[in-house]
Amino acid sequence: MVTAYCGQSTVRPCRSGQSAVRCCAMVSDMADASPRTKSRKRAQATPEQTVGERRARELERSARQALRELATWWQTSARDLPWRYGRTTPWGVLVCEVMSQQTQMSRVVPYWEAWMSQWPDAASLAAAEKSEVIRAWGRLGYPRRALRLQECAEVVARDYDDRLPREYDELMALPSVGDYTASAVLSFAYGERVAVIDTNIRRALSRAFLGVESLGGSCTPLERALAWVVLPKAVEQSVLWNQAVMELGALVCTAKAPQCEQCPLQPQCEFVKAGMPGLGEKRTRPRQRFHGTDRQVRGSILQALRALPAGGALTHAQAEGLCADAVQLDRCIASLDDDGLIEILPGHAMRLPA
DNA sequence: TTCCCGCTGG
DNA sequence: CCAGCTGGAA
Repeated sequence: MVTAYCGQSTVRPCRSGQSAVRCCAMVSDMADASPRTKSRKRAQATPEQTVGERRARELERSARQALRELATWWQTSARDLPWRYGRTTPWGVLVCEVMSQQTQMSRVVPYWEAWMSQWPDAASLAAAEKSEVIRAWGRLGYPRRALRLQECAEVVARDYDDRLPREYDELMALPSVGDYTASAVLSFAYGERVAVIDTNIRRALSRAFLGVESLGGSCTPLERALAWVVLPKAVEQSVLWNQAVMELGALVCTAKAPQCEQCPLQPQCEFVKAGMPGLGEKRTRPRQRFHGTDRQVRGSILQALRALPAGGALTHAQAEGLCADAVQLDRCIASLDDDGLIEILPGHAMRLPA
């Protein structure tokens, strides 16, 4: 059975023994020092400089108050998700974070449990049949994530002896791992003191401490600095903080209709004090419809393929029944092939890759 | 219908 | 920087 060696059970001090500012700066320096395919925002200034020294002290003080409220709220209101409370491995945390990218936790839970019992570690996933991996991804959405996760497993198994690395840069270099996922693994699996930044956290922190909506688009330097300034100095508190703020953003401090009556931070919330200016303000990303899009057509093709017995193929004629627009259908078949999600057989039939 | 909101590649 | 990628719940 899996032993509890992640999450708060392995909380330990920052290895560098540096202050918050230095930790943050170190991460940036290291990221800048090595050549990388994934770009990362360069932190020119310390978080304190970015928000201003005086402002930083004020924020730290209200963050300490917020931490007390959040800790209580976490105990009574947090969801009992199966990867929490040290019940899985670092690899299990990585898998759940990748599954959670753009996908609600509630939908992830059953897939994660089935996935982890089938492939409990990176090595077993690396050895799995591609078609099985795509099949197990089921209807989670964005199936390219399944292939990237398997590529990630191959790297971890081959280059890291089946042990997920603990360095930010090494994590960032893995397929399907970006800033959010790397930080989430460091905080939730390894108990490091790292500011985890996703849109839930950006929204909650921006509202509670700055009193403004976090507008869409990439994370601003101010938002990043804010996240580091309010992050509790003690490691184990920082892990709780990341989890609780994220949970708060998901359950209470939602985008359009925040449940302020249930919010532990309401008494001190700057956004509430300001009268919630521009609540639910425009996301920079324009809405992308789903119905009738290539994504929907790709989804139905894969759904049909998953329903087939192992090794089964879908004829082009059968695929035509899934999409009235022949041009769109062929475009989607080609893109699925490009992505490595299907194989084209002689005669234009298709199947899940071997 | 509206909302969800990270990684990748260009 | 920005467009593209799913599918289900509210």
